[in-house]
Amino acid sequence: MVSAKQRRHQQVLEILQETGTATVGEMGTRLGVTEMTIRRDLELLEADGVLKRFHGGAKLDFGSSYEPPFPVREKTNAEQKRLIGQRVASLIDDGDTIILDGGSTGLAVAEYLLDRQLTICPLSLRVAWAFARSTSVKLIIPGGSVRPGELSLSGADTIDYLRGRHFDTYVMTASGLSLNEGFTEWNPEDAAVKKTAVSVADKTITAVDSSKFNRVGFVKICPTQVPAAIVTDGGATSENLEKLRRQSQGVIVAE
Amino acid sequence: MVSAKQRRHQQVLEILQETGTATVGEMGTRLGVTEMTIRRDLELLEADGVLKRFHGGAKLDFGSSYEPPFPVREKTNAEQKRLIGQRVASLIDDGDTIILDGGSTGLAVAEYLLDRQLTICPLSLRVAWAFARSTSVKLIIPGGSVRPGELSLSGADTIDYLRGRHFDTYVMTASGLSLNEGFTEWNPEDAAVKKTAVSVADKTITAVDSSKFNRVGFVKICPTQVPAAIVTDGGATSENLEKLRRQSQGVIVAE
DNA sequence: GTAATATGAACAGCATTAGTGTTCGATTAA
DNA sequence: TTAATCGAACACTAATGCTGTTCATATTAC
Repeated sequence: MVSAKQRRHQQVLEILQETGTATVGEMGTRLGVTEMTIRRDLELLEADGVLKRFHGGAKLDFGSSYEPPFPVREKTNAEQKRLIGQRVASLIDDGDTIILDGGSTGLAVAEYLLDRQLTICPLSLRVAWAFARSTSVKLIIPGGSVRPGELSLSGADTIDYLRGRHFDTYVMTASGLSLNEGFTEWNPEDAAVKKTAVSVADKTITAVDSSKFNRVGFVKICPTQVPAAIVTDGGATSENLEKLRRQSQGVIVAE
Repeated sequence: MVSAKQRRHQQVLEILQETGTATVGEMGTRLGVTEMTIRRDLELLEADGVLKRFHGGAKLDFGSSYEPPFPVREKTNAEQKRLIGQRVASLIDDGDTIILDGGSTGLAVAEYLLDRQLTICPLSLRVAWAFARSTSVKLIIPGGSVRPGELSLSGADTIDYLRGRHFDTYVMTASGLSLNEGFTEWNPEDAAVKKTAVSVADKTITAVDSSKFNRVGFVKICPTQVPAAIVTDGGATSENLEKLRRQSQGVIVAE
């Protein structure tokens, strides 16, 4: 069950996503609570690193990156990501050795792999932690630096680690999916790791929710033809899906 | 503040540590609560993997290892470990590069390093996760397998990772500290990593609460002379402390 | 510098949750 | 079978969490 507070927090983020900024009074009126309540919400959300307050209101905090911070992404399209995670998990065979990407979508996949018999190499500390309580998954961690906020593992150590091994499947996520540019990522370090992961895995399965469609990040990871399967949700236009099908090995809509 | 429930859980564990097993009625009487309350406690503690219930009572669950599982150790000597953690943190200079051991004592040290300006290489996923929310610590993870339950990082990958680097300080913990055998560890894999860590750090600081005194694990890590400092709590006998002082570089009693 | 506005600490009231005890039918061990 | 133990369900109480109000302080706009 979600508390009224959690729901309100999400609504605050939605309001901020409309226009980028909003005043305390405006949010209070729209959500039917006093300004003091909004201030307390903003205080918590700011501590989460999700937004920045200013005198009179708040604005979303993209920081130095080009996409919203993890807590925002996790709250966005949560249900679609859950469905995608479930579907991706169904494509994985017991006993396999898996590289699993970070990000909110990767975490959604992880939830459905907890009780499976697998060897998993997560590319994010957050995903690694999700498997900590699993007794059936054998967890191996690649060395590397942990990127603040995102908690992804990257750098030369991570790449070296992957290069020295071979995996059955790489479950990839991405910042953007465009018909022309393929899969792209904002963070260059993460992109370098992803490229390596593609090259050391037998097959790549890509999990992207529909909000990623027609978005292009800073660094290319791979073209749409590379993944053995692209799993997405029903939010994409049928035109986009049709075109994507023609230039990829297979598109699966999770629902 | 500790809730009455937490305190009672600890007392339940203490009772079990006396004799190994106890009946529900016995525990209820000694702690001044009804049997139903004890049953509910046991249910939770069993879910934590701390004990095993049987009809009429419960017994401590050491599983296949030679020391109690993490949740038990974390609840044992908690206050002493906190003090030790604080004291160890005071020995570390800003800007340093640190290897930080896992275990409940390592976690206690971590709590006091969260806001420091450091580069930290944790040897356990649990400790790594503790630093995830820190903005001031630069976190680097050694590759390796995660040992279930303990969540320590070990194996050839971890050792290779450490060998390729150099650190200012290694904050070491251990299963046992004996005057004759030095520092010892039950788990051979962890011990191998610890030995490597000692060799790649300028200096080693050892954090062991007094319950470790005169206990000998399966594998030797290093003699008492090696660490630049041994930090412990006031629970050790003055005789032990005196002897230890004579055969080590320095003993610090945290209080 | 002043007025208007925004902020947050402190308190109070309310709602919700957590913790414990009691009862009683179901389950287990001897 | 019998006696003991177990746990689901309910009730009561304490504790905690959440929201609104007030008011002194801080900030911004003029």
